[in-house]
Amino acid sequence: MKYDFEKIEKKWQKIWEEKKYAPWKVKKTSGKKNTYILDMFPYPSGSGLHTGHIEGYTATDILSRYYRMQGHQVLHPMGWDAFGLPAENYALKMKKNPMSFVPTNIELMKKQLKKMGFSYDWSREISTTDPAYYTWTQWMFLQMYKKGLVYEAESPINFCPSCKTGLANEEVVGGRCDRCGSETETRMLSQWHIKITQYADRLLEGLDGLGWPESIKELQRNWIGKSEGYEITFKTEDKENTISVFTTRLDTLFGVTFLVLAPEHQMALKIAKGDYYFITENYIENAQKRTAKERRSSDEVSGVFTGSYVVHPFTKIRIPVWVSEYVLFDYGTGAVMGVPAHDKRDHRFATRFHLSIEEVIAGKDVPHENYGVLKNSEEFTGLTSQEAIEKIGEQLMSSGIATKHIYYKLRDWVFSRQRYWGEPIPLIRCPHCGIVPVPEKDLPVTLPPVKSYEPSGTGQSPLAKIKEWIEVKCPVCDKKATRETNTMPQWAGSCWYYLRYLDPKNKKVFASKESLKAWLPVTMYVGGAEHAVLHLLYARFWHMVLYDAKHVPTPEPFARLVNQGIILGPDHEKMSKSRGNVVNPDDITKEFGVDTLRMYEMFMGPFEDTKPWAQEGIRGIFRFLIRVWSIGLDVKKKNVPSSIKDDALLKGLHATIQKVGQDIPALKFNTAISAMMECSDMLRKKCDEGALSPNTFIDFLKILFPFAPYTAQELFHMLGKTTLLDSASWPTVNKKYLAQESKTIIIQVNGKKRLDFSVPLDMTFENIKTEAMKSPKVKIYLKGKKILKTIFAQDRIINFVVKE
RNA sequence: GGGCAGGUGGCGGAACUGGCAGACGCGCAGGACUCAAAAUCCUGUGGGAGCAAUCCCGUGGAGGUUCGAUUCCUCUCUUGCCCACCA
Repeated sequence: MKYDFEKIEKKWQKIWEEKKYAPWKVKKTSGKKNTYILDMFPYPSGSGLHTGHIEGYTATDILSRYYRMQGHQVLHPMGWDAFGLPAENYALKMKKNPMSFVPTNIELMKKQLKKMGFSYDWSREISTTDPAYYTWTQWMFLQMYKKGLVYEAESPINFCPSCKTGLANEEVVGGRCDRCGSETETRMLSQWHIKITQYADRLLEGLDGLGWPESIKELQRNWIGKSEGYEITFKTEDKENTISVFTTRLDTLFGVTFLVLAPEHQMALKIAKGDYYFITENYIENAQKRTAKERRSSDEVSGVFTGSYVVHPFTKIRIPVWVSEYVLFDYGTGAVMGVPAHDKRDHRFATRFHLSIEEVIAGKDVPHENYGVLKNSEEFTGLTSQEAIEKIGEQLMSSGIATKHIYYKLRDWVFSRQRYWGEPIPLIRCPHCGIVPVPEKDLPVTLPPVKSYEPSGTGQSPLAKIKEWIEVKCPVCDKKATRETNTMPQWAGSCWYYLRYLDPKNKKVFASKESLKAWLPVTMYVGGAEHAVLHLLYARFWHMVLYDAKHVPTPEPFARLVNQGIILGPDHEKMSKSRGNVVNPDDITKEFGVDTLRMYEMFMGPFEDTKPWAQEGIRGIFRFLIRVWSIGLDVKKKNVPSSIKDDALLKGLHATIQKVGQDIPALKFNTAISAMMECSDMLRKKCDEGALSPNTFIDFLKILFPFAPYTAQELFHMLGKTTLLDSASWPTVNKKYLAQESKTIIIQVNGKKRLDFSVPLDMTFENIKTEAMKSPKVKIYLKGKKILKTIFAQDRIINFVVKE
């Protein structure tokens, strides 16, 4: 009988469907250990699943099936991240309305997921666009609002001219929109912000205890960018104005030879004098015309002198004040002290404008940014940088010139989007009462259906045009008021979806206390690393807010995180349509079947590594499955009684069971598969010898099952079993079969292998040594030489160290 | 410029805690089956020397520690990813 994977797939899909996916459903009380295995949910794009989805989802499916067989109660849900720019941009491109388009895509992708045999508990499916879901997104927003974590501010924000909306800092990558790649602009817009910065320290500290990849933790640390330092106030010569600067290098204070203000700094024009006023004004105007990107990428050093001086707090020397683009307005105080001897940027600036350079840190050939011992620093000379920071800080603070300060790179989360496809922000603007939150009983504020939802580009949401939706009575004074028309960013819904899975139908709360207690934190979270400072940071923040309000029982949402490696095209380049190197999973399943695709993606290399697709490599997995299939047919035909025990067979099989059982939780799927391949070779031979009984073979099917559920289940069925393998338990490793009767010792001479030496288990070192020295092969190398030393590594190696 | 992760056959990769480098797979070569091809199955396959037993070389490069290094240390070259005038 042929290995007709297509027929097998259809057969079991139908059976699983008929059984309403019951084996994968979580029961309320089970007495079992709870394990929550979570995928990053996809946005339903219309082009369906790609190889990257399948890689991550296969891994979690293997884990889920494995833990179920180990007797755990496994929660493994799936849903749809359907709001936001990706879905809306795609809909715009297709000239369709997302409201009708998204459900179609969901159906398409759901079908694909089911075809891939992923064992999701479909009874818990959610979509962020479902009003029953986003009512809670809005509710959570209101909790933040009531806690004072939400504020409206007009500030210079990143704006994507193509997506026609404001963006958060996290959504701008290298000066470009994370979604469409257009260069972003800076615009003054009034936007809702969420005070994520208030949680900066906790977001930082919480990382230490998480079982996450170090690289992701490091990315978040860098993104939060905590800097501890001092704010120093400099007085102008005429004592009329003050300028504050932030520095982490107070030890270089005596090396200050100039001050620099960002062009946006209010003090710039205030202190500019005489002819310098016009030069300064002109410079500032020009700078403000340039985009952030232009400023950043500019190689030339620019700046102007304001004509004013400040006074050094210790030396009382006059320090010129300049204005330059290289100083960022929105970090620190928007002004810096220039220490050209010990800061590269200051050095460049000083060189360009011939400002003096004073070295104050001794030692080191390259003076830039090095800590060391102070010189030319009056009474602080001779102190180390660390000591000096402390001492200078103390003195300046006691005279009120400096204060300790901590700055973060992290900015508050710009939360307004001037787009249609998102959760409406549940606030009302009342001319009498100001901003009024929508009462919780009135939630959800549903997104109205519209004909045209194109973004306007005016800084107004498309919702602003829908009069009947905007006009509303003020919940406080009952007078005419209007709805907030901006929508939430795409990240809002994904900040808490893992909570809704726990209790997806609950109408009273977003999830019951019992369910939260039972399942949090998420045991294992698998997804791409590209969300390091977006979703993964926002979700942690959101969770912390809920934790503080006692809505969730744990301070962190995801105990363990794993990033799947990116799958490159066959040409070792990132898959992209323009390169034409995209591998379509549908083509693979058509030719080789679902199980082959699943296993091949797991076999390509370590799960977390970036790895290229090799079209030809698939054959190896396909051959393996065909071999297993043909062994299964023979096993059935021969029907060897279980009483026949073959020692070598059982040894090999149990070693494999052990290996696969260790590799799965360690996510070493590639080596697990290679172990099964070796085992199948042995099974083939033993089957031909008439030593392989159905029951023994079934143990092999059980360990194959998480990887290749269709093939394993079908063979299980063919061997007369009527149950689903889902309810089988993982085969127990019989230690008896793992025990060795003899051990192989490697005999080396001067570290080079000269002999494999098989000896009884209980043979002592001295005896092995004596016997080994008798061996002719070893004798050759010892002949006429003096044994200086004999190294014995327990059960492994004997090494004779000899000399002529 | 900064951070992180890598560099092992023709290719993807394996190697526990410092202990047989190259498991497993692809590809390739030879063979079986076939009128033939594909598919499948069997055998071989790091490089070099040799009929052979066997020997020498070999984990980006140069040093070092060690009886022994892909693994640890120093320097160096290089690739990928992320961040980037963050004071």
